[in-house]
Amino acid sequence: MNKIKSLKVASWNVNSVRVRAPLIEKLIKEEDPDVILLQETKCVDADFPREFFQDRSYEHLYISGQKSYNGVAIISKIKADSYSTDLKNNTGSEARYIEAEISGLRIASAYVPCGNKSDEAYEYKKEFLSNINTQMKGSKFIVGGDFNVAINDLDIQTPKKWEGSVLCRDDVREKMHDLQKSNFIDHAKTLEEMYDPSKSINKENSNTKSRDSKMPFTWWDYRRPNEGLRIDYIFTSEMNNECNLETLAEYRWLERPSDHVPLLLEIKL
DNA sequence: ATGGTAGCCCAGCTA
Repeated sequence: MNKIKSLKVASWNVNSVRVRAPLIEKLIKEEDPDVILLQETKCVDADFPREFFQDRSYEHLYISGQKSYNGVAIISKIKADSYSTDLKNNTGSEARYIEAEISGLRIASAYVPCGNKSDEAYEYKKEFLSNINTQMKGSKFIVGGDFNVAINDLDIQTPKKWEGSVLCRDDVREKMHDLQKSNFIDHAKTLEEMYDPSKSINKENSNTKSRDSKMPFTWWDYRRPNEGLRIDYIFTSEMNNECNLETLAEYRWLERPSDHVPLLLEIKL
């Protein structure tokens, strides 16, 4: 078993893995991640484009799909020792969570419910966020995904227009703060540094930075193209390794884009 | 104030 020095992990809500194949191809060619965490694959496991990934040296696929909605996957060059779709109280009818143990780390792909359908859906969202927090404790853990929460008003291009939205209410923000407080490396906090020059994002000693600090948003409603939000994140726990997190904003401008752009974490092991 | 798009697959739901 050869020891890996660093790991590149991409996380992307692709809004259909089959439609997004050409853009995933570009991500693989240009960034060559070791592990790709996908959300909203939107197909049953039998329809998952396994050959596409296996032909591009991603031999190990851990997928949890369903018809039409949701669907998460972990695409890896490295074989996992185990994998699981278990997350406490995740009722199973919705394919929103998968984790795998890879090179001694637990790595998860999460698609947190949006929670705008009903009060029950919103409660489920809060519970889901708490459950991720619980799941990460005590293990070296990397979780990437669509959290459907803009943690700070700075994460919203037009904050006034989103006031009261399920994406930025105080109680779900609290859940994200709980995540951030639970001994996690807080990749998210660098956004404040980006907006506040006095916090100097560009200093050499910053362990996180963005390739495109002017557009840190990760999602746009297809109908509201000038209202970006940052609702996708990668968090780690129980590890203080040197790392670099990027938002690949250029994927927004390609042919047939997802409504989300990819995140890329490079972490020294 | 409303509706605007995209993906699932062909009606209407989800985001």
